[in-house]
Amino acid sequence: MSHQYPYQRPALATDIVVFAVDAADLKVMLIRRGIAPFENEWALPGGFVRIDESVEAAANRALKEETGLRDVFLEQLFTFGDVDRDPSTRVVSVAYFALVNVAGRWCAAGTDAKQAAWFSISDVPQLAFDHRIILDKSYRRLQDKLRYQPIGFELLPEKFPLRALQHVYEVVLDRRLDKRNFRKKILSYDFVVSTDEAEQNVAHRAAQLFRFDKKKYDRWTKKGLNFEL
Amino acid sequence: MSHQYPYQRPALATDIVVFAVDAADLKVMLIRRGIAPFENEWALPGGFVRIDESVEAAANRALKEETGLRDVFLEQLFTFGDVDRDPSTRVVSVAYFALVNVAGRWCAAGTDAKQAAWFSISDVPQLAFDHRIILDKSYRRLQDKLRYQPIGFELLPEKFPLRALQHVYEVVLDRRLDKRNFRKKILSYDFVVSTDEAEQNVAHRAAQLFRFDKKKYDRWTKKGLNFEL
DNA sequence: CCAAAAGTGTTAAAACTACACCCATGA
DNA sequence: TCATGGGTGTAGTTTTAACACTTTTGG
Repeated sequence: MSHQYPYQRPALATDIVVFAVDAADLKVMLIRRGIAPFENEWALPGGFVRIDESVEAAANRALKEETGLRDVFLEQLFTFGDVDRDPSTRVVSVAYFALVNVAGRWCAAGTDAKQAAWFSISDVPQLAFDHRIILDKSYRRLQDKLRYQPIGFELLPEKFPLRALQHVYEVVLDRRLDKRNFRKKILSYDFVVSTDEAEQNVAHRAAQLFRFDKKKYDRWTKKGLNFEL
Repeated sequence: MSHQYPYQRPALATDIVVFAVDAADLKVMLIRRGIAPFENEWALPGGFVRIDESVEAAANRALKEETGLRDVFLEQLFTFGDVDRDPSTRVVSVAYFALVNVAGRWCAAGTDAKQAAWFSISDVPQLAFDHRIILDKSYRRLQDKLRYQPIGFELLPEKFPLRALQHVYEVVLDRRLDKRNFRKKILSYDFVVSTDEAEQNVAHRAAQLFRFDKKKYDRWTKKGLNFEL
């Protein structure tokens, strides 16, 4: 890496795959592009990286500007660096995926996005650029990661019944899980702690609410232990 | 992502962490920098991304120019995008890790590298930029990945005795493994196939040579099965 | 009292761990 | 014949997978 840089530089952007789970299934947020190229087509939220901000900061900023979301779980996915990704100019894009709990949040349209909306993962329209590839890779990563890292909690409110957590696993992994085995496994981890609260306003027996204790989890991983399933 | 791009662009580079295993332990390749900043200090091989090449192509080119290595296993690790990584200018770097089988290969110095050399992972000198952080992350990733993807083979010649594979696992994971359990596990995967060849010129009973069958592995993963340990 | 989901144990099969000896080969 | 690593099996333990009923609550 020289401090001289005689070559023309690629543009650098971010794209963010925002996931959420609702009562039905796994959702992704898309925006309808307000400008060319691909004007009026659906795309992932994202934007260019400025010279004075980190790439991650750029992703957070784009997310806020285009969807109104902030302070969400954001993790780097992959950098897409092919030459012809963008028909108008050379753009390298650092993709992130975000996990939000959809209950209580919503999204607003912003600067160069006319519209933002949630789509079922199984019902995504045609996307601009190589965003379909980014989405697919992101989804696979989410599935893999869910199985060995405690990230399912990021798709839920702070306090949740175990059923909701199981629902997250079921819709992300796209298969049914056994209730008893699931509870046994999750409760064997002492970083999933029960609160003394219960669900409210349900038309059946109210479930106990649980919470993910990040501090306990961190201590636990330091012992070399691994979260799984 | 707009086709207009009124902002100043960060420079885009790649850095590559090249791993190899020899009889003793896990090695990383470093180059001594020929130019400022950090002239004469040790650093990861790498270089800038040109406007007309993909990021991955840039990594391969840098690798060849600086170390003489080509056609090696190369996988994207992470993109380092902090503002102050490089004291002289804003540089975002896409890091890769490479796995090579050191037997039979060597490396040459190149354009802006005065010198390239292997270092034991436990004996790495001070590094330029944030390369120590890149190296650490890369090493952790290698350890994780080795446990659930068949990449150990990339550190060996095409045909190898099982002992050599076990050695790869032991030096990368930094712990001893039981020989019988290891063989049992590995041979339970039908994509590790025995050739009818044996070691030559050894001062003891010659071991049978095995080979990783990528096609069989691909078929096998399509059934949803997972390689582990 | 009905509907809906909460909560709870056991058993069989599979996977994992720990462990030690004889064999083949070349020097 | 000796030194070196190749190659092999078993038993105890742990983990996983499959499976169904009773309890609580609100409507």
